[in-house]
Amino acid sequence: MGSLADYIEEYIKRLFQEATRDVIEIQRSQLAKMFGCVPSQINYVLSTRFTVENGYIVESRRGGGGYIRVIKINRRALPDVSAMIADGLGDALTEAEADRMLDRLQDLGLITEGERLSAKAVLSRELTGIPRELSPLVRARLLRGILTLILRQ
Amino acid sequence: MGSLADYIEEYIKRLFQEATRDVIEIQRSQLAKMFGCVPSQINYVLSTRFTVENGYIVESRRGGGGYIRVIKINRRALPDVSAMIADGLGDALTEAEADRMLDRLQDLGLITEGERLSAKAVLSRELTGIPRELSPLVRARLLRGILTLILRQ
DNA sequence: GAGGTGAAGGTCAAAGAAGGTCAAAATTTC
DNA sequence: GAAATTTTGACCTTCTTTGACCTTCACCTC
Repeated sequence: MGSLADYIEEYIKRLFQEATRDVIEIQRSQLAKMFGCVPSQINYVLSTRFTVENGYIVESRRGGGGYIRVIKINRRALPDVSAMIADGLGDALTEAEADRMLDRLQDLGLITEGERLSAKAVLSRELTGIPRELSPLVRARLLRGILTLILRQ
Repeated sequence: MGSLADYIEEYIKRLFQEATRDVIEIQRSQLAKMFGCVPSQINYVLSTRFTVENGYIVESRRGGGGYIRVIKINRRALPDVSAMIADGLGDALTEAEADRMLDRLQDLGLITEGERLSAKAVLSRELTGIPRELSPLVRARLLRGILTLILRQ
C-alpha cells in the first residue's frame, strides 16, 4: 500500500461512501490535476481497480461536459455455484461440451428447460458465419454471457 | 450531466412532461437567447438528442412566424422495433455503438437500467482477452444474444 | 403580382473540451 | 535480476460550442 494508484483508488472509494447512490462521477483531468499526475493514470486505476470482477462498471463520455461515471454493481445475488460454473467454463468449447454443460445445469435445477433451449437457440444463431477456428472461443464467451444473464436474478 | 446541450435537452423533455399531447413547439432564437447560446446550438441538440432513433420527429418552418415542432413517437408501436433492432444490429460493433444501443433501448423503456448494466458487464467481461481485431465481431454476437434473451419475455 | 424586406430557421466547418490508447520508462516485488 | 506493476507522454477519437453564411417565408409596397 502506498502507490499513487492506491491513493487514487482510495479516494474514489471514499467518494462512494459519501454518495447516496452507488454511482459517482469524476472528471479525469481534474482528478489528475488533484493528484498531480497525468490523466491516463486515472484510466490505469479504473481499469485495474474498478473492473467488473471487482463489482464496478465504468462509463464515460468525451467532449465538452465529459465525465467518467463509476457504478457499483450489486452482486449479492450471484450464487457461488453459478460463479463457479461461469468461471470454470473455460475459454473454448465444442458444441458437444456446451450441450453437456446446459444439460447438467438443467439437471441441477439451475436453469429451466425453456432457458436451456433458448440458450441453445442463441448459441446456434450467433455462431453462424463465424470462422470454424473461432467457434469454440466465441461459443464459450456467448455461453458464459448467457448463463450470467440467466443466473443473475 | 453537465454540458449546455444536456440542459437544453432536459428543458425540452420537461416541456413534454408539461404538455398534454406528445407535441411541443419552440422558437429557436428565443430558446437560444434563454440559454445564452447561438441558435445553431439548438439544432445541435435536436439533431443529436431528438432523433428518430430516440423516438422523436422534428419539423420546422422558416420565415416570419416560424417554429420548430418536436413530436414524440408513439410507444405502442415499439415491440417490433426491438426485434428489428436485434436483427439489424449488424456483424460488428464498437464499444461506443454497443453502449449507444443499450442506452437507446433503455430510453425506449425496452430494457431496464439493471438489464442495461448487466449487459454491459457481460460484454466487458467476455471481451477481455479477445484479440483486438475480433472484438467488434464477438461484441455484436454477444449483444445480439443478450438482447434476444432479455427481449424474449 | 413582382419585388423587396425582415424575421425566422438551416448548414457546415473550425475551434475547443473532454476522455482513450498504447507502449516505453521507471519502480517495486519476489 | 526477472517479472509484475505503476507511471508517463505522445498521439487519437469523440462530443460540444461557436460563427459565418445560406434559405425560406409572410408581408408590404408599387
